[in-house]
Order: sequence, then structure tokens, then C-alpha cells
Amino acid sequence: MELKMSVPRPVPPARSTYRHGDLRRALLEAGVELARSGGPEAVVLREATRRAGVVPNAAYRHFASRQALLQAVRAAALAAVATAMEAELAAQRTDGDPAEAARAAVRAIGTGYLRFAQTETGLFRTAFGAPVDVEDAPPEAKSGQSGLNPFELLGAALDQLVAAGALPPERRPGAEFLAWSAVHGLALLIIDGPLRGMPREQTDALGQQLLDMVEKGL
Amino acid sequence: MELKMSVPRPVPPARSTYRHGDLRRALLEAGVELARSGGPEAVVLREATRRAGVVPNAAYRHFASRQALLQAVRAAALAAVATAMEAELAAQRTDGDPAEAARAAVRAIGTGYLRFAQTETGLFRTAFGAPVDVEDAPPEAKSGQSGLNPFELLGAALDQLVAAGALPPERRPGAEFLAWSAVHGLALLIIDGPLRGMPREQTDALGQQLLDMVEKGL
DNA sequence: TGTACATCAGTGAACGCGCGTTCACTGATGTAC
DNA sequence: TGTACATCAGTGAACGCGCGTTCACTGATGTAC
Repeated sequence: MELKMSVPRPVPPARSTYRHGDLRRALLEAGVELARSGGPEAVVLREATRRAGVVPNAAYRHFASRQALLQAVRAAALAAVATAMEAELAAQRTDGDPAEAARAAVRAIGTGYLRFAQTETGLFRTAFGAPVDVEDAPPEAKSGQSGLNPFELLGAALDQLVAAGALPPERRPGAEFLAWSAVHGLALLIIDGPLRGMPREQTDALGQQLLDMVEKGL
Repeated sequence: MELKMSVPRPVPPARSTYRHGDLRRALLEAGVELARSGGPEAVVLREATRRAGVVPNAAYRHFASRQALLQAVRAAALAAVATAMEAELAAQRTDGDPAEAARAAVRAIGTGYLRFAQTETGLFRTAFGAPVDVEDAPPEAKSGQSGLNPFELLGAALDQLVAAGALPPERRPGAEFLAWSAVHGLALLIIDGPLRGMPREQTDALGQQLLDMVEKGL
């Protein structure tokens, strides 16, 4: 009962040269596009080569295996999350009170994370989803313009909180795991879990409630 | 570079009768076993029939499709989570103070959830993992001896908290989503995420910290 | 500036894989008379 | 109590699928002399 939808495929670029020019990049971009619309399982090597207008095995000049391509896509997805967080952070107005500013920063981090999960679900699942293979290491992706990954961005915001005196230093260790847990969990309940399909305003409200809880609870 | 490990297969039961007797149950149990050791993707119809000592298409007498089998396995996994929570709940001593008892109940729920995630990772991922197909409905699984699913168990504990005066009633709505988010997120960071491989005492400590945060933050 | 040659990006053809699923069947069971 | 027959659980054989990956190749590039 599997519907076979014949999506109109992007016409392969009809290369005139024998060499592609920048195949590695093209494959990576195709991979990211696949991940964007279908999550990590959708990153299919053959499809990436099709989109790049190249024969399947050509990929092996640039990636050792499908896993290697997926790894690169994962890193890119992680960078995208970081960028989204930084954007949210930048949108924050830093008025006077440093404690207030620090709290706002933490909230921005969380909000950016949740927003990304909802608007770029495929990439989000690619960045943070279960590793397909047990033995694939997490991608070492410094990312975003700050060069920090999402986890480090959160850490920085929490440090800011401590510096502003809004979080007792003895509560700092491990705090990123607690905050991350809460936000990550909500993101998954929304995109994959029982909250799927809940209207955006409601999930946003829930997100704010959650951030309240974290703020108070830390 | 894929290792092909030849796991010693459980010898099929060598049926003497033509009829199997209880194939549906056998397939379900095989499916659960597969999920236990490999998560939802490991629930492979052909493998289940192999283990039941039956030809592949025999499965179709009892399940309309692989999806249907997986759905049944999911329901069983959900029931197992509920049972684990109830066990943790039962282990709690109910001394005098009802507020204290209610708090202990909530913690027990959370602890049971986290413990299950760590000891039965495959089943946990099957119960709560991303749906393979967009259109598969969540399994309607009343479960455990109480007949409540994990979500309902949490709800009941929170109600108890309100009844004991330990949680203002106006904070009650949506509280299960917040608490669940936190615990669910931590579970995933531990089993799939950056906390993978962290020693058990540390994850347990983190779990308790997290429950502190939830308790205070709600 | 011109030619020889090493380099290596992309081609063409083919594999084996295990999966879910369909078809037409056969054998055992239990029910109606 | 005995027989005919409908029911339906399990069999046997086969499909098409798209995937990742390997092999031996060919064509364009750029570098050394």
C-alpha cells in the first residue's frame, strides 16, 4: 500500500565538461537537501550522485562510504543549528541588567533550538538523531560564525548566568545537561512524539513554560 | 567494511504438527526480542518468521504487514515501560506525609523511565522512537497491571502532587509535558547522545539532579 | 614554448544483498447432517 | 457415531526493489623537461 509518488526530479545540471568541478561540494549539498526533507535515513548515496548529475561510484572519489557522506551532512546540520541559535541570540536586546541579559541569552538558546527543531525537522533529526551505526563518532563540528557548536553555545550562556550572579557557581557543573535535556526532550515530543501536530502557538507556549521551569529549577 | 557476524541462531523449534498453534504470539515475541536487541528497525518480518520456524509469508495470516507487526511490538514495548514504572512506584515506601509521598511518586516515575531507557534501550527506542512511517498512529496500548500507559502514570502522580498541596493547581495543566520532556531528553542524551558511555553512577546522579530541577521548577 | 607523461576525476557494467510481498497450492481441523 | 465438506493456517516458489560497493576503464588536466 506504499504510495510511489513521482516527485519531479531536479534536472541534472547537464554538465558539458568531463570533470565536474566541485563534486564533493555538490554531493554534500545534495546530501543536506536530502536530510532536510527526510532526515538521516534519506541521505542516500546514489540519490546524491543522481542530483549531482554523476554516476553512482563517482562519489567514492570524495567520500569513503555512505557513512562518511552522512557524517559530513551531520556536521553541516549541526552547524545550521548553531547558526539558528546565534541568530536568536543576536535578536535579543541587551538592556542594562546583566542578570536579565544572561537569562535572556539562555532563553534565546533554548528558543532557537526549539524553533529549529520545528522548522527544520529533517536537519534537526540528522544533527541529533540516533546514530545509524553504533561506531560512528559524533561529528567534530565547530560551526556557526562564533565557531561554537550548539552545546558550547549553551555552556557559554550558562557561564554568563554565573558571571551575572544569577546562578550559584556550585550549580553550574552539569547544568548544560539538565537544560539541554529539557529542551531536547520537548523538541522530540513535538516533532516525533505525542505532541506532533499541536498548533504552533501552543508548542511555543509550552516551550516558554519549559524554559520557565528550567530557569527556576536550575 | 561491514562486519558480517554470524550469530548462532536459536534453532527453530522443529515443529512436528502442521499447524503452529500460536503463531501470532510467537511472531510477536520474536518481534519483541528483535526490538529488544536492535530497536524498531530490527523488527524484520522475515527474521521473526525464521525464529518462529515458519515460512516468511505465513506471517500474513496474522499481521497485515510488517508495519502491523511493528505496531504490535511497539504496544508491547510501551506496556513494558509502564510495568517498569509501576515496579519503581511499588518499591517506594509510603510514609506519613502525603506531599512527600507524592513527590516520591513523581520521582519514582522518572527514575523508572530513565532506568528502563538504560537497561532496555532497544525496547525504549521502539516505544518512543521516531515513527518509521509518517502515517502510523501511536499504538493504543493500555498496559502494565494498572492499565495505564506511561504518560497516564505520570499524570496520575502529578495529580497526587496537586491533591497533596505540593503543586498549585494552576500549574498542573501541561505539567506532564514539561516533566516528560526533561526526563525523555535526558534519556536520549544518555542512550544516543553525547552522554553515551557515561558510567552508570554519573548518569544516575544526573538523573537525580534533573528530577530536582523538575521538582523545583514546576 | 612544446611535448611526454603521471595523476586522478569520472565512466560503464556488474555484484550480491535481504527485504516485503504476491500467487497458487496443500494439509489439517472442526462443523453440519 | 460416521462421513462430506468448508475453512483457513502454513507451504513453495518467485517478484522487483534500490541499495552500497567493486572492478577495470577512459578522458582531461597540469607538471617536468
